[in-house]
Amino acid sequence: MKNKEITIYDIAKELDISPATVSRGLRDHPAISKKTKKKIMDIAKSMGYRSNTFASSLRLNRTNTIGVIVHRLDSFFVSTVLAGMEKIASESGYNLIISQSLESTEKEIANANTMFNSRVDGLMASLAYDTEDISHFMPFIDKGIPLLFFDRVYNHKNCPAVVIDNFKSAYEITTHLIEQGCKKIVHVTGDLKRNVYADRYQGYRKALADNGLKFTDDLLIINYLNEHVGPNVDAVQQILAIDPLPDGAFITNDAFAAYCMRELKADGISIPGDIAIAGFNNDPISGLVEPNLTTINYPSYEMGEVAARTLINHLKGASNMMLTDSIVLKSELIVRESSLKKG
Amino acid sequence: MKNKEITIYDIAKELDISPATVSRGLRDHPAISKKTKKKIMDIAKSMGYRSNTFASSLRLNRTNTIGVIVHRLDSFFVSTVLAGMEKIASESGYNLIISQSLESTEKEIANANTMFNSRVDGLMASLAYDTEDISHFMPFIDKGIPLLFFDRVYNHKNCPAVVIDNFKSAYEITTHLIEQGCKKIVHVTGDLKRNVYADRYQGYRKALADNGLKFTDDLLIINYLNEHVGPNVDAVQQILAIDPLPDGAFITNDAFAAYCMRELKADGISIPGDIAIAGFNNDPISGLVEPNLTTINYPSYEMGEVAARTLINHLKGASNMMLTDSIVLKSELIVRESSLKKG
DNA sequence: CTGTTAGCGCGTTCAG
DNA sequence: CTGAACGCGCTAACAG
Repeated sequence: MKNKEITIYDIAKELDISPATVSRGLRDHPAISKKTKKKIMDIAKSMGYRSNTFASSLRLNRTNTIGVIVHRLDSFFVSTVLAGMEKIASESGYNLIISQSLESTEKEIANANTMFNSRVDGLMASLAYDTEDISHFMPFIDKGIPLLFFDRVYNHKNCPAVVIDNFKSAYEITTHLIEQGCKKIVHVTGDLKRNVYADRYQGYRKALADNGLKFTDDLLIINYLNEHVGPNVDAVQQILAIDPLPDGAFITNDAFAAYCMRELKADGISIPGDIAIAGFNNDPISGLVEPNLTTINYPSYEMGEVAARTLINHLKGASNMMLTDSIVLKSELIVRESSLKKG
Repeated sequence: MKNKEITIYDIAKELDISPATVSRGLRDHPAISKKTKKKIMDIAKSMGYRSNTFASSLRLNRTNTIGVIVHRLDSFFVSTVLAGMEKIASESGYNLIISQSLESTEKEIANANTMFNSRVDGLMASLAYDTEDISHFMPFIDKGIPLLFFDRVYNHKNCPAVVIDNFKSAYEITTHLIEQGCKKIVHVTGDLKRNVYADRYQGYRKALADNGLKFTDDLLIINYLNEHVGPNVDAVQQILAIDPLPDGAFITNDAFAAYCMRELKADGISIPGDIAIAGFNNDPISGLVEPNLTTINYPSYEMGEVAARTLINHLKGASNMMLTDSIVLKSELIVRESSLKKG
């Protein structure tokens, strides 16, 4: 029933050649004649041989596996990034081990340890909501295992980062709201410990300043940006509590912006008439809610591809070629009805 | 820089005991004294020891890794299932290797082969759009590697399946539309080769029949249910071509239903006045579009948990305990405005 | 172009 | 309770 596994020894015996030759033949080593290779391949297939990954890993000290740690799997943004990563990885013969931190630093630590013990060849990570200390990633850096951050990154001299220009995008979208006539714009965003939120906040502030708009503390609302995650205070209530009511809102996540918009509308507030709304990400939901959401197109699939490609190039190249600069992908403003106060 | 890896030999030497004892101590073997165990654990930690997974795998012929093949990562349903799986797997000390078929049978075959060669301990799969032949999964069955299908399943005597009652759910939601006064209901769904779509279609047909409504071929629209996948004919145009126009639509995917609804509305059709719409899955989008979508709550996270738990129980238990029955999770109708023709 | 040899790190006999 | 010895399957020297 459970047939014994075929090994290169079995093939060698069958063909009356040495296991080493079989090994080389299977891996398409140049120093093996076409004929022998063909023979080996054929018999391997007919005997149902499959290479033994761990034996190979043990020997080579390499797993052909890349770890990915994300904050959560069930987010449009994340799953799109993963789709891009998976594509590149599988094209290059790498497996992806994926785990989620569920926005908990504690779980992120556990995940990093698991990845480390699984001896992944490289790791790509996007940080949890409020991770501050990244010492759980140090074993990778210390051992020279390539570590790359994407989206929610941490600046470390040994780690490349793949990002977008969050500052610029936020500046643009806020400026757009101002151009539409908004004088008082509330900003709903995530923990400012994360670069993405910090940078967007700065961009927002700069746009206000450049246009002579005053910022007050009640205009900054920090939230998990997900109705179902973490100890959320209701952002919508916070918005409604602002007096006088803002006439614009920049909410750094489309899904959450859509949620807020629904609640505001339910409260009799007209969008964009009373409050113009802008989101972030270009989640499909932004084109389905009414009014359609003005947002920033975040090239998530491309980010996955670029991150994976960068890491894999590094894995295949010389180990001192590690590119440690940030790679900044292009994001752009998409204007839709939710922010159009004028025609 | 790249410190040499610590092995059990190093620990053994340090403590002047045998590697075998270290091995046992590390694995909490009963035949090792408390004291020695403690000593081993302590020194292992202080030396920065990490167990070598492949050496262990090679020896034990086991990887502690579970493969997952899904149709695509960037779907709310799939990512939620994965979130559930990841939770259970990581709790039980298993890693997840995840790959996507992108609805292509060809890629599904490649993925299955990769999983097989990676020697996953078990595999969970949801089939691609139109996979018919599952011979690429046979190596798993032949070798006795547990294989479990979920959602889009294939009935095979050796494979448990985790599903919902698609027939019943479709029957219920169609009946609901009929109760709202619909006399002509169009059904937009996926390839009928997949159980989920076939069963829903049957449920829909049965509901029509039980209520004396006539079915005609133009009421069945087969689609990839995703604007961006595959060679889609525009489902909305197909709906609009039906003469006279239907007064109800059962679209087996919320995201796609939302898309259709937007297009229909853009065409001046009132929802639910002209056409009542029902979706499927209880995707968050169903509660954000207007009108909110009537749908079926699909316990996706739970499905992930149950699937993973079932597989892992099997992996840990006796190999002949393989449960081969289907596990049917509870799904239920959620009525919202998009289908409410009456008050 | 091919064969010989050795060892990657671990767990598991079988002896004590 | 502990140790000695072997081998899981593969690949990289080194030899021819």
